[in-house]
Amino acid sequence: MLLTVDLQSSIPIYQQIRNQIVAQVAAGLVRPGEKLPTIRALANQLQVNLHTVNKAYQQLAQEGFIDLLGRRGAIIVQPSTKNLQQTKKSFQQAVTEAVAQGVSCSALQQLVIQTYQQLKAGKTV
Amino acid sequence: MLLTVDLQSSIPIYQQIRNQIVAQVAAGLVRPGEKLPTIRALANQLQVNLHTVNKAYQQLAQEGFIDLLGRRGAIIVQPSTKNLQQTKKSFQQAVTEAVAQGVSCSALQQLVIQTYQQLKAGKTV
Amino acid sequence: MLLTVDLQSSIPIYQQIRNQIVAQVAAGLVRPGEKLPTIRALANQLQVNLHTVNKAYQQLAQEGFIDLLGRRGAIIVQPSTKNLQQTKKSFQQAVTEAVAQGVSCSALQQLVIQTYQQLKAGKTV
Amino acid sequence: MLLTVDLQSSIPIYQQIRNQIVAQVAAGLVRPGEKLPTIRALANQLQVNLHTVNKAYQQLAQEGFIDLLGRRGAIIVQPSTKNLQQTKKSFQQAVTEAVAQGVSCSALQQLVIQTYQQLKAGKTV
DNA sequence: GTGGTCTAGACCACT
DNA sequence: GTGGTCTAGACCACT
Repeated sequence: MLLTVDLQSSIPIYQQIRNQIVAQVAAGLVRPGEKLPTIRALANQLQVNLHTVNKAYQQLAQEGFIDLLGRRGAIIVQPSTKNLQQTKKSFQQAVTEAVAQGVSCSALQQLVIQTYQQLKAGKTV
Repeated sequence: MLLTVDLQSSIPIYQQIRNQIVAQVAAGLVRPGEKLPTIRALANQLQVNLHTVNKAYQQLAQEGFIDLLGRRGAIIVQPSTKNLQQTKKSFQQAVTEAVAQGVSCSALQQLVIQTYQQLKAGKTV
Repeated sequence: MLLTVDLQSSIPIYQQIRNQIVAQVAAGLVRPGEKLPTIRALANQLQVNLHTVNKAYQQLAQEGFIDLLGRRGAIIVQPSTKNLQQTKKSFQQAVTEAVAQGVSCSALQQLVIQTYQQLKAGKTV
Repeated sequence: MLLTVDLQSSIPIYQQIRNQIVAQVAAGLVRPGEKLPTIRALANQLQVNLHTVNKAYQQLAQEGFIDLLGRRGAIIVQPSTKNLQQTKKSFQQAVTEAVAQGVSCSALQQLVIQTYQQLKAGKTV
């Protein structure tokens, strides 16, 4: 798993890690059933604190993206119907926010396509 | 301004108020430059506490949606480029989350169109 | 008086106007006793709403930078001891904020000099 | 953490608390990664309402000074580049305000040094 | 015990 | 009458 963290960003590091793992799933680079690196391994690889990675994993688990297996690591889970509906609601909310800022329908469509293609090309956004 | 709050929802009331005002802007029911109801008026209308409405207004102001004019009320502001870029980033993040949950590109496109039309028809989502 | 407004900025326009007038005073381009353009003239020049300029002038007056002469315009006032002390407090607070963010003493010194020289060269910052 | 509030001051109590915590960070009395007292503990210590302290913490979090960990308290965060640039802009604005009030460049320099030393000596300003 | 949320009631300065 | 601020007291979910 290839992740990078930007220590200069205003986005908290644990959030960056969480977002990039989600992006990797979106890109299909990791699939349901596959294992994530152990907290210790990822912390070591990224040169960040154990707690930082732990916080990212805890959030992903709470969101239903992964299952924590205790000492044996964590695995990506199959998306559940319940999570999917929650995700759709969030997506609709994001559409609403954008429209409120004056973004047009076609601009959103383009943004969807562009983002989708970048993800599938392995570029996390 | 026609808002409703669901006291049973797990979404905090102040957040519901905030979301619905954004949706009203997205629907074009209120436009930049127009005044929002006073905190007390809206609190009275929705039968919630003044502080709950105040919290929603404070958040909207901090997000750049409205301009608090002190005792003279609050007005919807013109979207700024900076906010717009932030909004696009958030939207791309929402696309990523959805794709990670297995939603297809065409499903997202449909969801964009459907949500957009509902908004323009005055249905807050 | 040469002012410019950035409609794309996330800083409210009235705030930009207010800041630039302060910067003009700092640069010595306008001096105590001198008249500011009328609200109507400035609004026309900048192609913004009367109320926007009015808000900037109201704030400047309330801060003690200018005296509103009603229909006869506004003039820059001599700095008062009371305002000066308030300004020093604000400046010390700004130093504190910067130091809290890890900015060194010498970096602040340099920033003072650099900003001062830019102002005196007529470059508003 | 040693804070004091002045109930007679025109500065809101929550703002005083916020400012003093920033000053403590500036003085190096609390460092990134360290925990802040719980809201209830600080409210009790200062003999103010829990909501007043909460408002200060919320503002600090929004400004990027602290990270709210939910029920596990709040910790001081590492300054980010983005926040730093914002802070520098604010500092330059403070220089401009002072120069507009007639403060000389050397007076500002002195004020920087003096404030810096007071902070490092543990005197919040 | 904790933070998050909500209500109820109060006082102030400003218009 | 208004927003800003503050207090007091309450319930909830989470640990």
